[in-house]
Amino acid sequence: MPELPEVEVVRRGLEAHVLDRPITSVDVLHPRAIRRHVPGAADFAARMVGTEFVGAQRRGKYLWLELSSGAAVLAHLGMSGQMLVQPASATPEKHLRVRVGFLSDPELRFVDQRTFGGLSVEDVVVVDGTTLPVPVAHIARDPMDPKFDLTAAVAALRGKRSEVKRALLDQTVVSGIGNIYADEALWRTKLHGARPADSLSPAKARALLTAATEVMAEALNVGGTSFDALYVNVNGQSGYFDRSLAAYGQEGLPCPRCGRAIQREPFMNRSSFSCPRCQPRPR
DNA sequence: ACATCCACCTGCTCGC
DNA sequence: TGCGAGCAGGTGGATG
Repeated sequence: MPELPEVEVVRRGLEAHVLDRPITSVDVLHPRAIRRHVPGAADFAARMVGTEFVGAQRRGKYLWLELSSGAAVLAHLGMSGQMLVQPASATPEKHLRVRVGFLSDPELRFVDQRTFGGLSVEDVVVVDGTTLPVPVAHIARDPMDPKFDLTAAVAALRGKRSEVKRALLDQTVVSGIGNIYADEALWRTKLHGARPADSLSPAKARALLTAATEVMAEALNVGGTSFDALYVNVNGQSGYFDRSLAAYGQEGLPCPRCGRAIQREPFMNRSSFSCPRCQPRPR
């Protein structure tokens, strides 16, 4: 469930369903799912059983559950991770990796087809007045953060020598933006992703980050973007923002602004989608 | 210090 | 029907 809106949908679901409930069991069904928890599965379980989750937090695409012990269970969903709230009796999913049982139903399940995601128990550290799990300390604030500083983010973006799309995807510049919302923000701002980040005027950079913020907020309002059953909330339901995408995945379809066919271009072993008329490639 | 590349996985779709 | 190639929402560690 990659980008910020989809992760926030999951965070809200966890907040509603798994807080303040005594944890009675933790089962790790695939060691790769906790590979970032260096002390291993037994320690991972021991640090959770007998405690409770007392808060659900997020920065960018990172999600964590605060433990009553003061530590945090950090989750990154990678490309295909899901956090599901299910009755313990429900049929195990094909890619079920970790289950967390409470004193009563329902239980929490981490499901991940591609295993790029994972869970770990982390110590926390205070950075700029915000308590974060250690691996999140280097990630920039995201645009939904009340302390997000747009002017500082504009400066960080314009300080990059790389192409602007790379800079948008750099989680140390601004967090939460992935391939879908980067393409949508560039389309809204009429910018080609290959433009050097340091060639943007402060106003254009500001417009780009504002567009990214707006498109992610709109997506969050409809439950996020989902093309298939891989991207779902804790109850297994998909969001609807795929219907509102202007550029991402729209190759060959008319640009909603000018009618020219949206093009797909290779980008870092993935794809970028843009309008060749509204977003001319820099020479 | 920075910027760039690619490995890490499974499954689905497409063309031959 | 099979089979390989290409593709998918991300990241960090190894390179330059």
